[in-house]
Amino acid sequence: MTTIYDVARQAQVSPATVSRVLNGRTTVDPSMAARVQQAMRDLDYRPNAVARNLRLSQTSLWAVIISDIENPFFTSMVRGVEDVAQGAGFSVVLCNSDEDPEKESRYVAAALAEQMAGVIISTSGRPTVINRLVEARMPVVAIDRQLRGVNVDTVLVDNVHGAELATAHLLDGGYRRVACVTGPRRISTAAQRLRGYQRALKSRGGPASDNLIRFADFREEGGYRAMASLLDGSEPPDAVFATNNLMTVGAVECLIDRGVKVPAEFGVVGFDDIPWAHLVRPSLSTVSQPTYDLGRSAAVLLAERIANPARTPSTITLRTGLQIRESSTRHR
Amino acid sequence: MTTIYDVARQAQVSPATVSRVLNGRTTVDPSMAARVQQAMRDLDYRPNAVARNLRLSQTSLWAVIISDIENPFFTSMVRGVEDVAQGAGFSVVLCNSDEDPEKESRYVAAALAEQMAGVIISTSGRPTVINRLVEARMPVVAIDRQLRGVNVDTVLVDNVHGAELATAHLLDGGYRRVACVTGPRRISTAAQRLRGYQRALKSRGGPASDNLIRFADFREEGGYRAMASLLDGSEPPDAVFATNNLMTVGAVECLIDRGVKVPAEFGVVGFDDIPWAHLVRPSLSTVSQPTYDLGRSAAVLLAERIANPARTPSTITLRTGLQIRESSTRHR
DNA sequence: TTGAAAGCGCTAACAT
DNA sequence: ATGTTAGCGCTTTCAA
Repeated sequence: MTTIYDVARQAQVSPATVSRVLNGRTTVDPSMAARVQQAMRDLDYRPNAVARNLRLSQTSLWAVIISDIENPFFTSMVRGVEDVAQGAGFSVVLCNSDEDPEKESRYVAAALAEQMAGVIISTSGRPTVINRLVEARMPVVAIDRQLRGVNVDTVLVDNVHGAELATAHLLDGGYRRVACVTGPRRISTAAQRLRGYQRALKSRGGPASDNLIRFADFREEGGYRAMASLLDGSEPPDAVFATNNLMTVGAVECLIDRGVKVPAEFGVVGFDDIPWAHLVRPSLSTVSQPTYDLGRSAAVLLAERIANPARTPSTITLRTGLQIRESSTRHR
Repeated sequence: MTTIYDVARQAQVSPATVSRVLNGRTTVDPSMAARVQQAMRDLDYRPNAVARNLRLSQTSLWAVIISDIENPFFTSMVRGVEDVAQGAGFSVVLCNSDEDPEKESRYVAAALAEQMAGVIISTSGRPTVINRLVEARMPVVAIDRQLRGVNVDTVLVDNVHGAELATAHLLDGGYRRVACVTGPRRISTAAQRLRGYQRALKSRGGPASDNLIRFADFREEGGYRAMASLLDGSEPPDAVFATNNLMTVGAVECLIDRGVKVPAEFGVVGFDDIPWAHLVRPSLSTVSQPTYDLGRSAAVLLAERIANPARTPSTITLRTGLQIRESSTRHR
C-alpha cells in the first residue's frame, strides 16, 4: 500500500505537506503542490480513510437504518437522503434491520464502532438502541417513526390527520363498519394512525369496537392474515383502513381470494402509495406521503447537527394527503 | 472514549491481555479474563473498530453496490446477501449507484478507502471501476451483470435462454411483429437478452428488423418512451419483449394510455417479476429470476474468496423460467 | 501465560 | 511556507 510517506519521498517533501495538499490546504506553495500531485499520480496513491478516521475520529459515511428494504416507501426516502448527502460531501450506506431489533442493534453497533459521521434511523421500536447512539453523541435523526423519551431531531408526517382523513372518507362514502389493520403497537406510526382512525369514528359516530382492529406486522402477509381474521369475525366489516402500503396489498389480496367485490361490497384505503398503483385493479385509494422530502428533510437536519452538535433538536412534520382512487368509491 | 488502556488499568492487567480477551484468545487465565470482562462492563467499554481496522487493514463490512435501489429486483437480491453475510459474521451496507458510473465510482472508492472486507457489485458498466477493485486486491463478486475482460467471481442468470423463451412464446402465440425494448448496450444483461430475442426470431423466421429494437435505460419512463416510439414507427409491432421489470411497467402504461388492448391486440412479456404482479391487470407474463438465490450465491462466493484469496474465480449461472400470465395469451 | 513496545497511515500542534 | 513529531486505539511480536 502506498502511503503519504512514499509520496513525500517521491516528491521530495515532508509527509505533512502531502497531507496538506491532500486536504486542500491553501498554505502550500503551488509548485510544490504540483510536485506532490504528480507523485500521487505516479505512485497511484490512494488515501487510507481508516487511518484518517482514526486520527479525526470520524468518517464521511452516513448510515441510514431502515426497517424494510423491500418496502418502496423506505427506498424512495433513501433517495432523498442521498441527494442531500452527496451535496454535503457524505456517502450514504443503507442498513436493513428487517423490523428485527436484534439486527437493528447490530447495525447501530457497527455505525458506532466504525465511527460513522451520522445516523438516520427508522427504528424498529426498541428505545435502548437509540439511547446507545445518543449517549455516544452520535449525530442522529429519527425518520418516519418517533422515539419516545429521547430528544433527537425527528422528521415525521401528520399520521393522525392522514388516518382521520382516510377513515372519514370511508364513512362518508357510506361504508358502515370500517375496520383498521395497523402495525406493531410499539411503533409510533402504527399507534398514531390507529388514533386517527379512532378519532374519525368518534367524530362521525361510527361503531368503535376492538373487534374491528387488528395489529399486524406492516408486511403483506400480515395484512392478508389480519383481513382474513376480520372477515371471519362475528360481525365482519364492510371497509378497511390499512396503515401501510404492504398491508394494504395483503388485505386486497385476501379480499380477492374471498371473492369480495372492491369497492362495490367493500371499501379499502391504505397509507402510503405503492409503485405502479395505477396498474392495479381496482386502483388503490391511499394517504400519500412525501417520501422523497421526508428523506431530504432528515438529511438536512443531520447535516446541520453534524455542523453544530449543540443545536436544540427539532421536529419537522410533513403533510399527508388523501388520494381517492377506485378502491373506496362505491358509486362511480 | 474508553480505550483498552482504561480497561487494563481498571482490571490491573496489560493492554495486551485486554486485547486477547477481546478477541477470545484462549491463552488467557480464566480468572484474569473474568476481571477484564468485569472492567469492560464497569466502564461501558466499546471497541473502536476504526483502530482495529487500521491495525488489521480490514473491516467486517461488505459493500453491496447496486444500480437502482428502487428496483425490487435488487432489493430482493440484497436479502439473499444479508442472510449469508450475517452467518459469516459480516455486516452488509448497501450503496445505490443509480446507474450513474460517477456515483458508482465514488462508492467503489469509499469501499476501498474504508478497507471494507469485500464488494458485491452490479455494475453500471464502466470496466475501469472494477479494475480499481481488482488491482487493489479487494475481494469482489460481480452479480447479475457480467464484467468484460476482468476475471472475477460472477453470479448470473441464463439471460439468452430466458429471452429466447419469452420471444418464442410470443411468436408461438400468434403475434407477428415482436419488438424488443432493452437496456443500455454497455450492460451485459441488456446485450444478452437482446441476443436471446434475436436468436428466437431467427429460429422461427420472425421479422428481424432494427426498427423493432429500442435501447432504453432500464427504467419505467425509458420503457414508456421506447414503447411510444415503437408505436409511432412506420410499421408498429404487435407485441413487445421488455428486458427488465421497470421497463415492462412503463411499456404497459404507454399501451394503456394509447388505448391498445393487451393481450387482445398486443402481447407483452417482461424480464423479472414485479411485486404484486397478481394485482396488476392484465397480469404480466415474465421471465422470472431466482433473485434471492442470486444474492445468496454471490455472498457464498465472496465469503469463500475472502477466506481463500488465491482461489480461481468461478461463474455461477442460475436458471430463469417463463411465467405465462395474461399479458401474452391472446385467446384465453 | 503475561507484558512492553512498535507500528498500522494519517493529521495537527509546534517549531523553524 | 514547510518540516518534525506525537499520538489516534488497537494487535502482535518478542522477551520474560
